[in-house]
Amino acid sequence: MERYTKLDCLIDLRRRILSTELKPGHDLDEARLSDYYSMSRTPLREVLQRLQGEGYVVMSENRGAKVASMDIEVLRTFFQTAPMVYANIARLACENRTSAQLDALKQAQIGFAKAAKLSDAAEAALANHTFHAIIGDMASNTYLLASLARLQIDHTRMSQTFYRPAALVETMLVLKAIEQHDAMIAAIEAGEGALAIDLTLQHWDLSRDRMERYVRADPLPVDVISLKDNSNAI
Amino acid sequence: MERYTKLDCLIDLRRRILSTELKPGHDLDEARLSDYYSMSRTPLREVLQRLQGEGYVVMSENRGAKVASMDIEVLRTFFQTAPMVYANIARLACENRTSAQLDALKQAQIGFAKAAKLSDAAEAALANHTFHAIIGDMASNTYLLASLARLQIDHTRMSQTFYRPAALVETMLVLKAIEQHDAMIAAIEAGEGALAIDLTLQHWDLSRDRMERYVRADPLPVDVISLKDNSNAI
DNA sequence: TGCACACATATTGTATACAAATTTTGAGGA
DNA sequence: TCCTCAAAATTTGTATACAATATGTGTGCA
Repeated sequence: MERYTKLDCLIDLRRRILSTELKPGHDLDEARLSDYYSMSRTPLREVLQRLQGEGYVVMSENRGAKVASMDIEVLRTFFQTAPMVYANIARLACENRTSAQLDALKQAQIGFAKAAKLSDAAEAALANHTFHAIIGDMASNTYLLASLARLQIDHTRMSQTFYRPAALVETMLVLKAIEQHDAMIAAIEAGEGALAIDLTLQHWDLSRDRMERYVRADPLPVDVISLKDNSNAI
Repeated sequence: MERYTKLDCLIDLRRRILSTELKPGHDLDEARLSDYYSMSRTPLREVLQRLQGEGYVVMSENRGAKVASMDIEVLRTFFQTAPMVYANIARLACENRTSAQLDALKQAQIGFAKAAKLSDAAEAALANHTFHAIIGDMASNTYLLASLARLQIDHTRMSQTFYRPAALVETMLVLKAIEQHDAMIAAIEAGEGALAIDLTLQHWDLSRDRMERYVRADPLPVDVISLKDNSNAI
């Protein structure tokens, strides 16, 4: 079996949480995880402490760690806060981006487009996460970055939860997202702050619509399931 | 010697960093600290990991932990970001505050006023920190709270650095700050968001002026140190 | 004197053993 | 059947020993 370093473990746990392979609220058993990553509990616990600091997990005294939950109350504040933070980050990114970061952003976009075309939902979500994290780095504002990082954790997990590969609209929306990413790259490269904000808010609206569309599913036709069919009920 | 629990240790280290007893960039030796808090290195390291997550310290591989620095680049983004975050937090606090939190806020204000009157700069700064942290809790927005917490760490440390007990203006400004706190409590209790934002921004301006006044000290009179006095020079 | 290199020292990282707390299990009684 | 309570099993928390890495020091050589 491959031997993980502590950093590998940290990165892999982040990935597993973001991809909802480890679901919100899931209990993280130290012994099991340290066995899985073939390291002792001491360094593993330190990784968990760090993930707690980053907002991926929550820990409680003598009760161990759980994957951070996504309850309704938190989701409300998510929709309240995300546009403001994303927009401000985008503006700052225009001012402070380096050419190395721009290259990284273009690479991330290529990865996102590739995963999207293969309909690899998990990979696409992670690539999208990376894309927006790079814009966060460009802003070089540690304070806002702390908010952004937490927003992104929940955003990425939500987009996974709300993904319906069968739906045709889904494909259209992803193509639209790719276009928006390209436009954002151009705006950031040109340093056009106002435009970047505008594109970011449009991008946010697309994402929000997709999530809303999922939650507000078309109601089932009421008359199909008639009371007569209850004959087999207990 | 008193025996600290892990939580005591966490809280005490936060306090020592905020009060700049542990200065920015100061090296945190594990052995020394674990000896100081009379616990083994294992739990102490976990405390440090957590403090890193909260933004109090930075850690690097095989090099241990240091108190988070406050370089010029970060300070720039501090002044850029603080008013926006503080204002939004204040508005949300008006919407979501509970009566228990209001009580806690009033208690914190009493503590702040008391410390200020005794000219206990460190205690006043910590009480002020608590006051604004409670407003942060009231907002009940985990995302913005992450930004606020980091802003506060640097804000509290700066206000300590920029404190001149001898200056008469300093006393006036502190009295003004106490008044503003009282007004903010009233606005939050009444749920008047617009007013709370306004007061918060005024409060911020006061704090910023105090810091600016320190940095832009009155220049020394140029003609006192004349070239003639250099006769003793090497 | 200045530099390179090896050795000694100090500090951080990890594994393991054990202590403390929590959760589960099951027997006994109402 | 349901509840209570105690013992067992599981899981988390801490101390210590040792390994790995980084830092400091001194010697030899040019």
